[in-house]
Amino acid sequence: MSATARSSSEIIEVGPLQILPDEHLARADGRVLVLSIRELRLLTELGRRADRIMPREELFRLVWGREMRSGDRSVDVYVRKLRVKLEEALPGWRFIHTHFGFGYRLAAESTGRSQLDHTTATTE
Amino acid sequence: MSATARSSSEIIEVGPLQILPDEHLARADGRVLVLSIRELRLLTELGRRADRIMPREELFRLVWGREMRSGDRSVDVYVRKLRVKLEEALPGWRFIHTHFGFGYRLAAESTGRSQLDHTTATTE
DNA sequence: ACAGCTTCTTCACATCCTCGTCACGACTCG
DNA sequence: CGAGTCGTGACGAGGATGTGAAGAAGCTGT
Repeated sequence: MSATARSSSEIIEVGPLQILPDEHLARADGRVLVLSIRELRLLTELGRRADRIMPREELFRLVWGREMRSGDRSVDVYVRKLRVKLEEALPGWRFIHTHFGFGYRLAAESTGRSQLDHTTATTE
Repeated sequence: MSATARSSSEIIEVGPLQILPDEHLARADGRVLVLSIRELRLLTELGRRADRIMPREELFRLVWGREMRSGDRSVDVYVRKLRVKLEEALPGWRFIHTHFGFGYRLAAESTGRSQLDHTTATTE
């Protein structure tokens, strides 16, 4: 279980979130999440390094494939888009955490309330 | 959850507290502590010299990178900020100890109560 | 090529966070 | 008790991030 699991279809799990880069999709408690390419790539790169703080510059390099121009807010904007979709799909969870001055970190964190019964919905 | 062991990074452990300077974060019983740059740097320098009394002037030099002007209270203020966050994350523990007229010392010390789920035996 | 739709990028503005500093009260030690 | 030291809350400036919107660019089917 680790990076470079090309052939055997990489599966990244972060709490109730499942990312399948090779399938071009992600799942929330089994339900398919509708993400655009950029969104999925960003989520994937964050997921591959779950629990670690990723600098914007590195995320940009990984997702966009080129150097980030200083002042570019693309990463922030896409983090926003992902947050909206994740919140919508899994209310009561927080995934993308901001680390001021550095970047973002992906980690499943239950807000504790309003999410007492999200056990179902596996398979659709 | 993939650990993504990116060892070779410095890891400082002080009781239930874990400081990872290169990851830009610290953990309390595994949970991520949200610290600002200055806070983490100060905690790191204290951690690197755990159990030793650190004069304010030296801490300031290490963290701020310049000489401390006499009367500057920055170190005290940041010690305070760290104490608040540490107490919040690990109630029942005390980490930063004041040495009147000298400076501060980092050391994990259980206060003895409200620490019922910690596989105690924490020497004392 | 065209219309209709989605995605990408960039802006502008709003909001939040950090930092350094101050003021005042509590504390310590001689 | 007195002087110096430390704890603590608050504040403003500057910078970083959140957020909504608009136009550009790309995609699909006809």
